[in-house]
Amino acid sequence: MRPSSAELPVLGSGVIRERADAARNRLRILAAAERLFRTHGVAGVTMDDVAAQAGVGKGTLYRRFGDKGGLAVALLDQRERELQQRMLSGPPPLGPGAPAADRLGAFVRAYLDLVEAQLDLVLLSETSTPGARLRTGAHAFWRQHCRYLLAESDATDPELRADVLLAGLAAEQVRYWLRDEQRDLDVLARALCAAALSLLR
Amino acid sequence: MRPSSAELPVLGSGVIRERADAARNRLRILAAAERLFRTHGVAGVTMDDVAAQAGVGKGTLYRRFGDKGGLAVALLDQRERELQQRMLSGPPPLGPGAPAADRLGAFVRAYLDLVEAQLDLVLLSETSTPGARLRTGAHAFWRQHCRYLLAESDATDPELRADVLLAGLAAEQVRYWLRDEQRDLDVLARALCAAALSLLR
DNA sequence: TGACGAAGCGGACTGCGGTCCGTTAACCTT
DNA sequence: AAGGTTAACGGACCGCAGTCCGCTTCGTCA
Repeated sequence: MRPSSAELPVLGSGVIRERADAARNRLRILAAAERLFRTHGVAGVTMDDVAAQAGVGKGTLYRRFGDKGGLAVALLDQRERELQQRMLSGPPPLGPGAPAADRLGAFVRAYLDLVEAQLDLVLLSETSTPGARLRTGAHAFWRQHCRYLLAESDATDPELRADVLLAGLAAEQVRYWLRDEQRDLDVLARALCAAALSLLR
Repeated sequence: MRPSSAELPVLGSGVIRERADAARNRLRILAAAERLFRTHGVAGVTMDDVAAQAGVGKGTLYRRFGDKGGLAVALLDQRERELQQRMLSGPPPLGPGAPAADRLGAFVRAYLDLVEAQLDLVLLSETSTPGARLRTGAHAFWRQHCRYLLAESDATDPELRADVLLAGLAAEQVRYWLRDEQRDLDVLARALCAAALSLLR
C-alpha cells in the first residue's frame, strides 16, 4: 500500500536497495515533519510546509509517502513497532503466557495509551481518506492479534468482533471520549476493557 | 450545527419564517444533488456541479448546508426520520413493547439496512470532516436509543457501550465488511446482533 | 572512467472544497 | 405603494492536497 520505512526493500534479498539520495530525503522529510507537527500542531502544517522545511520538492514527498496520512503512518511506525514487539514477545499479560482474556485487556489498555499519546497523528493516519484506518499494515496486526485472542477464548465470530472492538478504539472515537466528553483516561480504559471482555462471550 | 430542513424555523413560534427565495433554492439544491448523485455517484459530483445544476451560486449552497457532508445529512434526513418514527412508535420489536434485548437487535438490523441502502451518502456524511459522524443530530438519536436499551438491560456503562456499538456500525466499517470482505448482509446483521447482545452483559 | 538506463527529483499546475463581500430582492412598516 | 432593513444571493477568489512530466543524479557495467 503506502511505502513506509517498514516496507522498504531490504538489503541482500532479490529486491533493489534504496538509493542514497532517496534515503537522505526520507530522513529529512521525517525530521522536518516531526519538527513542524510538534511546533505548529498537525492541523497547522501543510504538505508544502513539510517539503519546504525538508528542502525537498513536493513530488518527492508524495512519491515517498503517498499522501498526508502516509506521512503520519510513517511517523507512527516506531511507536507502533515497539508495542507490537511487546505483544509478541514481551512479558505477560500483554505478551504471551497470560490467559487470553487478560491479554485482551492489556492490549486495549496499551493501545489506548498509544492512541492518546499521539492522538492527532493517529487521527490523521485514520481519516486522511475514508477507509484509511482499515488499510494500514499496523491495523492488520492489531486485528490479527485480537482475532487470535478472541478465537482462543471461543468467542463467536472472532473476526467480526475484533473489528467491532477496534472500531471502538478508532482515534475519532477516542478523541471524542477524551476531549469532548472529558472522560478520564484510566476510567475509560477500564470501561473499554470490560466491554472487550463482554465481547468474548 | 448544520442547518437542515429538520432544524429550520417553524411557522408561528417566535422564530422568523424562512424566506420564499430561500425555500425555493433549498428544494432546487436538494433535487439537483439527488439527481447528480444518482447518475454520477456521490464521489463523481463536485459542489460546483450541484450549484450549477441547481441554478444557484456556490455561496448559497454553503450558506444552507455548511459543507458537503451537510448536504448528505439533509438528503438522508427523510429516511432517518422514518426509522426514528418506527423506533419511537412503530410495532415491536423495533418499537416499544418488546424486551430491550430484542429491541436492540431489531435496531441493529434496521440501522444496518439503512446504512447499506445509502452507503455512499452515509459515508460522506460521516467522513466529510473528522468527527462528523459523532456530531449529527441523527447520531445523537441513535445513541440515546441504544443507551436507553442498554440501561434497561442493566448493562454496565451503557453510555460507552452504546458508542462502541455505533462505532461498529459506522459506514466506513460497514462498507469494509460488505464490499471488501464481501460479507453477506444477512449473515453480517445476525453476527452484529449477537455482538450487540454480548455488550448487554 | 565514461556513458547509459532508470530511479528519483522538483516545482509548476490542476481541481476542488470552502470563504468573502459587494449586490439583489424579499418582507415589513407606515 | 414607496422606502428601508436585512437576509439571502452569487461568483470571483483562496489555500491546500495531490498530479504530471521534463530534468537530474545515482548506481552499474563495460
